[in-house]
Amino acid sequence: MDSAHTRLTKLPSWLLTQTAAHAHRLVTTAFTQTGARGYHYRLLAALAEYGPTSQASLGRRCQIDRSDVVAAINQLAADGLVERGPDPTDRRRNTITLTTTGHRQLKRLEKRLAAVQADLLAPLTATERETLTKLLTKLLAHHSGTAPDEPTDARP
Amino acid sequence: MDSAHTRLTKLPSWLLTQTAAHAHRLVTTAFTQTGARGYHYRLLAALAEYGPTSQASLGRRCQIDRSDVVAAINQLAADGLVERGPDPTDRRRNTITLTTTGHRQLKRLEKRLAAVQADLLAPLTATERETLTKLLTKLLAHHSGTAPDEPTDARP
DNA sequence: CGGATCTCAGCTCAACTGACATTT
DNA sequence: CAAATGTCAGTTGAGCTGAGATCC
Repeated sequence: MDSAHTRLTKLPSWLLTQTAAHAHRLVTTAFTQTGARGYHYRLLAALAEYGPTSQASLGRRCQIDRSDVVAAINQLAADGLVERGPDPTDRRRNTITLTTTGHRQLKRLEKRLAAVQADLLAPLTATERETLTKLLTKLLAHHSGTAPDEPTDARP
Repeated sequence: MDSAHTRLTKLPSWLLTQTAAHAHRLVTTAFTQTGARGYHYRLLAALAEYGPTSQASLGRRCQIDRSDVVAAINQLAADGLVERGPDPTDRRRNTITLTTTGHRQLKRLEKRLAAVQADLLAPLTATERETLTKLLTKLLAHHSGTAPDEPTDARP
């Protein structure tokens, strides 16, 4: 009965959303054991990579809406993983800083994420994983190339 | 600043969910103009492909939870796109049938979907699209191979 | 003034959970 | 009895919208 799935299973959008749904399932189950969510990881990773940043800038880099950044940072701050401080150069902004416990938590999440990637890509060979990554990157670059990542934040 | 995205953009799970999010965006915007959603299309497509089916079976084939099938079929039936009838051979089941207007709606959605695929895969060559499809299919087959599509529905 | 930032309230969609009655 | 089916109620995560206040 494999020939049954003719319409749906040939649609790239279906394949993408279904595999993404599975990836999302794996990620969330791996994260909820640590009491975190996707947003949390993204923000922590961005903070570790770029250093203290404003919320709006974080939102742009992580593809998270400003309003959602507020809520996520609230939780992270409540858990002591980040700190919200004023930006001396611009009183509109908050400067979000990664704490040491936040950095530790990030390491934990990264470890779990690595396991998820291995699980997710299990059926693919090394070269297949590379081509998949390359193709997805190409797609993403094309479609997010329309909306640049950091338009107004390039150190004015 | 492209070298900035080192951590996130190399994670297959990130790439998958982000491209899927974009695909989902394209699909929903294309569908909402016709007053439909992803669930509706999936169900209509499955009905057109397999003929009259029970709700539980539809859910299994479309990867939609039984409870969500109820709500979606409610809407489709209210719009006259499908019909809910009793199954004479099993009084627990409803037999869902595609109406002619439902079939017409499906054709409309398929046309829009095709445009979305073209838009989504625009940056890829024909062979790249094939390999992407192949890789995603492989992934999906592996991970849904654990949970077969139609376990108890194979004409008992 | 326009534009950016932060915040709040509320919403959609997809997916999932738990419970229940009926029927096989 | 266990298992499947349909139904209902509720929750979650991710993403989005609109509004307001503050500040550059």
